[in-house]
Amino acid sequence: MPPYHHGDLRRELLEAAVEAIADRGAAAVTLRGLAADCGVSHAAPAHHFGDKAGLLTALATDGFERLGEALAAAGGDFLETGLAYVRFACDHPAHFEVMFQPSLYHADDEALVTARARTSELLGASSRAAAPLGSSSGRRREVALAGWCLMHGFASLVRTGAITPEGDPVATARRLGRAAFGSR
Amino acid sequence: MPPYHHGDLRRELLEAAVEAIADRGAAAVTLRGLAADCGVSHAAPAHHFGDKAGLLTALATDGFERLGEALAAAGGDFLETGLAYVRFACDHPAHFEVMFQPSLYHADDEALVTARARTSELLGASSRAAAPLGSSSGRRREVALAGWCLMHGFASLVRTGAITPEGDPVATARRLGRAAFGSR
DNA sequence: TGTACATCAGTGAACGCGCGTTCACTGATGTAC
DNA sequence: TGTACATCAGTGAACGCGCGTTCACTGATGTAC
Repeated sequence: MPPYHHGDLRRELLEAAVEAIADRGAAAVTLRGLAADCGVSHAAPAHHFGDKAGLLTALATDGFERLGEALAAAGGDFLETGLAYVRFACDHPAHFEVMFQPSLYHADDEALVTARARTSELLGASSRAAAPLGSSSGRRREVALAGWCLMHGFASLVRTGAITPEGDPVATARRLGRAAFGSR
Repeated sequence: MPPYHHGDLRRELLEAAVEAIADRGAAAVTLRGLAADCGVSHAAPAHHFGDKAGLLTALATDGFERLGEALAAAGGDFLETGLAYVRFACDHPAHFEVMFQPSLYHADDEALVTARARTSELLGASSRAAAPLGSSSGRRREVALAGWCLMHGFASLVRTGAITPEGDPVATARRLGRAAFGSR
């Protein structure tokens, strides 16, 4: 005899989605499946998110917000920012997977656009310390972009199983960062 | 009045799949849709590929084989190998997308495993020229892996629309490679 | 303290759809003699 | 040159399934008076 009102169904649906995606990929998400996971009628999710893309929009927005916090906590250091990116991807594989498949969600959602823009800024800002002194702004942008690509590529390849690092992935990422950028 | 026998339906189904994936993503592939694209009954694809995963296995294998050829043509040069990787991803986005989603296909297929192993070897081999003289083999592996991650990340971020390079993506990738690895 | 009412959250039945897969079949092709 | 036969490629009808979405509804909660 579960109570008619659920408590925090919205949050619990998102958590169920995260678990399903981490286990079986974003394609495995169905509103009916999530409803069943939460012990609720299959029409309940639509009440909170409108439609399936709405649910994934909420999930992606949540991901960009958390990623922004993680990057900000790195304090603008170039390598640490990249490692925070990798750590986020490893700790939140479901968010990471959805965030970079904009066809799954409402990519023009206001909150999402705001959160995504913040992560871009933080990634760009971290390169100030990394490019050689007196570098042009174009050069700085290239360093920032290269760092992002390196860490994003590493996280993606680990996530899809193309790479299986021994031990802590973040430690491997640190070595890769040094191998590419030296001591910057 | 199309002829009963089709000519090369297998090849044409794969081409239809490539087009559909490039346009609307791997999730948009359906055997019935591809059959319709080829003007053939909806049960025909199963005759050639057994099932949907079989079709995508063939597509991924084809991709790894072509990628292997492209990498080999770079002649073992570190930067050129990476750029060949990016060029392949840009020219064959559908193959690229499927290749790195092993949940879509039969990942233990023999021909696929062989073709995939070859690309790994070629990526690893290109780092011999890139690591400083007298580097340990571990160090060389790190350089190879970092190069792969950088180019894979760049290709992925371009593909998903997170990055929109001005002009030729390969030219941008070259600048990123230099920004990270210097003149290696 | 009690009552009326508005609002919100979740229900459950129904809809139509597109899908992968199966299967007995038929048309076309090639080969042996 | 003709005939029988095996093989292969594609057909079309049928199956069962799970899905997203809609909609009138009901149970629960909170607020105004």
